[in-house]
Amino acid sequence: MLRALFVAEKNDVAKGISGLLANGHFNRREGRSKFNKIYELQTQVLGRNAVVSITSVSGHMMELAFHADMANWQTVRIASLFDAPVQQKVADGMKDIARTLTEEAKKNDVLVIWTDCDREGENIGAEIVKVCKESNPRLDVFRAKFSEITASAVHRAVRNLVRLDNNIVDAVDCRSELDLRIGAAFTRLQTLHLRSKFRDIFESQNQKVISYGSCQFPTLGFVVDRYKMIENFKPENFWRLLVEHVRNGIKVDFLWDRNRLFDRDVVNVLYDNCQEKLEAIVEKVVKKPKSRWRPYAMDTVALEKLGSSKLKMSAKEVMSVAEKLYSKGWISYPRTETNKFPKGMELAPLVEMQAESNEWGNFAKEVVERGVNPRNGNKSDEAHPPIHPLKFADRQTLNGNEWRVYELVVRHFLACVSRDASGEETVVNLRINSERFHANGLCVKDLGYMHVYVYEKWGDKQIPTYVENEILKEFNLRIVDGTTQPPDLLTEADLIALMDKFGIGTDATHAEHIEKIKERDYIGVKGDGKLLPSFIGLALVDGYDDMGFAMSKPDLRANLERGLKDICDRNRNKRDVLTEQIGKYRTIFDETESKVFFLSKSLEKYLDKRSSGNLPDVGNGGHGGGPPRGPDGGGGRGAPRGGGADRGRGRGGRKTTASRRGRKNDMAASGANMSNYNGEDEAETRRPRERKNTRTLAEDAEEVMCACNPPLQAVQKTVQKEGPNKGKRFWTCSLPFNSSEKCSFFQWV
DNA sequence: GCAAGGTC
Repeated sequence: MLRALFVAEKNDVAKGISGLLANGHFNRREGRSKFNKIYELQTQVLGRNAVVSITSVSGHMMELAFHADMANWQTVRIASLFDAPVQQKVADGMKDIARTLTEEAKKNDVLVIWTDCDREGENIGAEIVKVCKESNPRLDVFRAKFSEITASAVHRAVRNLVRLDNNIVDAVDCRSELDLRIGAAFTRLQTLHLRSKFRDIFESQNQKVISYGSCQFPTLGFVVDRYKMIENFKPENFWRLLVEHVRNGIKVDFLWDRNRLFDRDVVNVLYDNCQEKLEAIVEKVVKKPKSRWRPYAMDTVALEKLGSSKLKMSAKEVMSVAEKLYSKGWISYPRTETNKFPKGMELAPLVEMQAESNEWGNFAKEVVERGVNPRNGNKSDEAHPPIHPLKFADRQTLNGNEWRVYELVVRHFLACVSRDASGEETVVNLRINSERFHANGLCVKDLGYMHVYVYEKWGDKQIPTYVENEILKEFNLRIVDGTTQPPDLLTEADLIALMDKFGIGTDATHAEHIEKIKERDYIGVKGDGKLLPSFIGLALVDGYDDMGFAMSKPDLRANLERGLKDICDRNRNKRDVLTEQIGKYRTIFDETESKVFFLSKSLEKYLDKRSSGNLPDVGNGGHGGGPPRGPDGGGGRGAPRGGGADRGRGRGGRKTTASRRGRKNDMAASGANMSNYNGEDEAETRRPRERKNTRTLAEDAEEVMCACNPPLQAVQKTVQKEGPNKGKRFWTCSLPFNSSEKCSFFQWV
């Protein structure tokens, strides 16, 4: 009989595949590690009957390190960390696992790697091979490829064994070597330089290490960039037309289809146009179904974001509680990138299990009656299903944060498999002369998933009945003013979304990187959960920026990722990418070393600012300080600061196209690095992009004109109305435009 | 005393 050793990435998977391959009949015995058992069974391997031992590691078993002679920070030339030899060795806590492998390998002819089918999994597989081959060089090594732990997937995998992909292994080796060399070199340089210049500060802060990491810095960079965006925000005034109408005792605000304009004169002219004909025609009344979609099945990023925004826990806390719930069997594996349930998965029993709850039991019963209907996303890590409850619990069984996280997982799961919320929206379109307005009403018909998903709200918005073509005479038309507001500071949920989007870290490490830069005092958390950079964080980012190195931007990591992908795709080899990347960082390092005073100068600048009270104090417990404000003193945030009463017709100074354009260019230059990841890209930001505020009308027009078919024509008109502008000529559009083509084209001749 | 990646 063939003797085969199967090794999985974690005990959970070893146990899972054992059960599936043995139909539940397997022996279990202890290994050297308490957490990693050995399961034994008989099955077919490589077309032969085989006795199989199935065991596991716990993630990476080995770590990369410099030799001991590099340990002295004072005597070792830092730059030599770029070419000093490194060695891979079994990590301290993993010795017993390695020993199990050594012992088991001797007894077997074949080794099959069952680690997760992702990049790190392939590399962990190579570590397992190294340890096993050391004790049994004759081992024939195979790789099982599986997309989920189900009977069909596991049986298919065992019938179709392949070999390890050494390119993927190389890519991960390349990544870890670069992370170590770069991290160690820049950490020593920063730490030694800043500590020598500011001994008092770092001693008083008990701040021993000022670390650099390829994930730490971009994470810090996001926080700093948002902070600076707020600090440098130049509020701009805008104006809009508003029509108020009262019917059946309900006041309806008809909003302007143009939304808002940044030129008071234009608004005045358009206001005048409306005043010429003080009647409003109801052009269209449309009722249409509107729904709110239930959430996607929950992956790790969703859990972290929800835990942070709805439960007000840090991502790190959420994950550690979720891991506890997982290890006690309450919920499924919490580190998953999968947001869709596998096709064959039996969800109904999981829903039924919740029927005994006195909080959501009735909802669960209803779901079972109507049919389980999960809303699936399109991401899959091909190893773990979305996060879902495994056992029923109530407030007696769990408490504190464990209960809160469990409740979130259950409510999210039930919401996901139930039904969308549905309602009916009414849109009333109004026209006064050439200007168009609209008002919306909403009638919620069925709250659907929101019955159980208490984290979201959706409510009726009453609107009285309007009839198409009716004419309104009694209404109030006015000009409302407002000021653009800076965006908010990042929340932890925002930060995780950015990291996810730009590929900084993995779903399993986002929370750790954030925690690390908190621990290093690069950022702090305000009372309301918003993240603020500390003076050290600001100084580090600025210091490198001043030298001209984008160390805190996500691009560097993205560039490395491209190299790694090339290795996986066999377009380049490991040596090639390693040489290139080391060379690149070595150049930056040499220059940083010669200009390292930029760092201390930058820190000095922020120390001055802090002592003059111009900088919020964060870190080291002191999370004081309000949010930064724009120079003109941004008042309340959120909704635009709106003027209540009708405004006088005071003429704002006219801004020429040239001056607007100049300002825009300044903005583009200083904010170039932000353009990719701020503003409207994030669903929760309601504010306009910076660009919008500074666009010239001509630019708006250009865009609109090109987009319209037939293209709009610019025509000249003359201001007819009494006033300072009477007789002045302006350019406007020749054709009416509908609401989807928001033309703001207006320009003085 | 340095990183990031696994996982318990």
